[in-house]
Amino acid sequence: MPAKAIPFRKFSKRSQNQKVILEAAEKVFAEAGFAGATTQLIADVAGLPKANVHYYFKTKEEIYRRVVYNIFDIWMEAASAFDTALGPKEALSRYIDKKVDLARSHPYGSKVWAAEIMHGAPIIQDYLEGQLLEWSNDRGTHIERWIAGGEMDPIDPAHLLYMIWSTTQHYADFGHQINTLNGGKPYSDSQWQAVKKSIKTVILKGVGLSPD
Amino acid sequence: MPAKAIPFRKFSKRSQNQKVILEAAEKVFAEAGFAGATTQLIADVAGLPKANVHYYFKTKEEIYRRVVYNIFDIWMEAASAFDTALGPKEALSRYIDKKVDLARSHPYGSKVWAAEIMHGAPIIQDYLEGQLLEWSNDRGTHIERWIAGGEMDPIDPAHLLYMIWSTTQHYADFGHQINTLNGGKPYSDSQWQAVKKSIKTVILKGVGLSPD
DNA sequence: GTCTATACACTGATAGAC
DNA sequence: GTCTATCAGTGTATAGAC
Repeated sequence: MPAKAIPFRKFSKRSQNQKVILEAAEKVFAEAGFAGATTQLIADVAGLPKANVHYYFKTKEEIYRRVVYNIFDIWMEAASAFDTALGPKEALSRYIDKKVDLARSHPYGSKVWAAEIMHGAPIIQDYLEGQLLEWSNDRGTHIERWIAGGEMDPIDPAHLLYMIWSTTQHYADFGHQINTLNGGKPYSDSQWQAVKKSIKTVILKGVGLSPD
Repeated sequence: MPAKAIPFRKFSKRSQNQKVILEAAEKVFAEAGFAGATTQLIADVAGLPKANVHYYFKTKEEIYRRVVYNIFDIWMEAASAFDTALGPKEALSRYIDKKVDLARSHPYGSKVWAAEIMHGAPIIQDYLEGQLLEWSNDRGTHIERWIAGGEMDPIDPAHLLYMIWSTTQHYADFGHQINTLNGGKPYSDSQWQAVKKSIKTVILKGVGLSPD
């Protein structure tokens, strides 16, 4: 019998502090970039002394790595909303809705992802060549099947996917520009609804699927 | 009569070196971000000693400022390709073509712009609230007129513009991801043509304009 | 586990010889 | 106008008291 009970609570002090640090880091990396993000600022936003950040994570790169992986996981989970069994209209529709929801709920993660890709994917390259490529090929095959079956207009599946990714993520990555052109105010609930509707209307009709 | 002729050649040594530095800086800022871009690296890419970079530009921020302004000018010039006198189909068509051309010819500038916006537009905020807002409102008014005249489907003009900006710029900003999914190879001429065609087909048809 | 103090490396910018 | 040497400031990471 061990002299001391092993802590196995779901919310141990350790995991709780790590979570706080990772959330702070996501925000700081998004707003300042990897090089511009100082561990001091991450610590300040997390409400901890700088040394504690280094106690939970060996290096700044390790924090960054975790943040990027987290976002990739969330996105791949959303990608499963692209359920080909539902047919083109419903599958694309739900996927777009899900992507807009994520742009709204995870704007920092979206920006970190965008910066990671823009800098040549130094951390996430393996995943691009693995999981993402596999997923894209799979969905592409289904789209081509729908096209061959006359269910939708012919289009290169890759460009359709890029169109969905770009239009939805734009509302996160360029949120500052959008807010500025919106009179300096962030989007309201109804405006976010309008985003979904606009994107779905144009893309679905654009590939020959009646939107409603 | 002056004792010394004032150099007025179009390609003075000064302006030539400045141009080399700005081009190097655009690339370095795009790939490493503002904080990650070192003056040493900019100098190396430009093929000059670091001290010379500081001779031509007082600070790193001044170089960055110039790079961002340059890109903004290029984009606003492209924005004039959105010629409302041509009617909706031709105006949107030419604007999309122009934006894709720029994504291909200025991938670094596009990335610097994206990062600038993602970080809250610390340098370019005034231009967003000025020229860009004015241009967007002007084009938005024309789009609404076309909609009222039954020339195209109803859509919030802002979302249509964001759709064009996002889909086209995506091929620059996320070029690395796109190349990875393209077997690691950059797009060929014909693939870039296909990009234009795909975007125009979906968006034009999506707003009720027959593409060809 | 927490936090202060500090070591060590790097970067922006400049001085000053040529 | 060019370039070497250098300084001042900042940032990551750690040592060590509590």
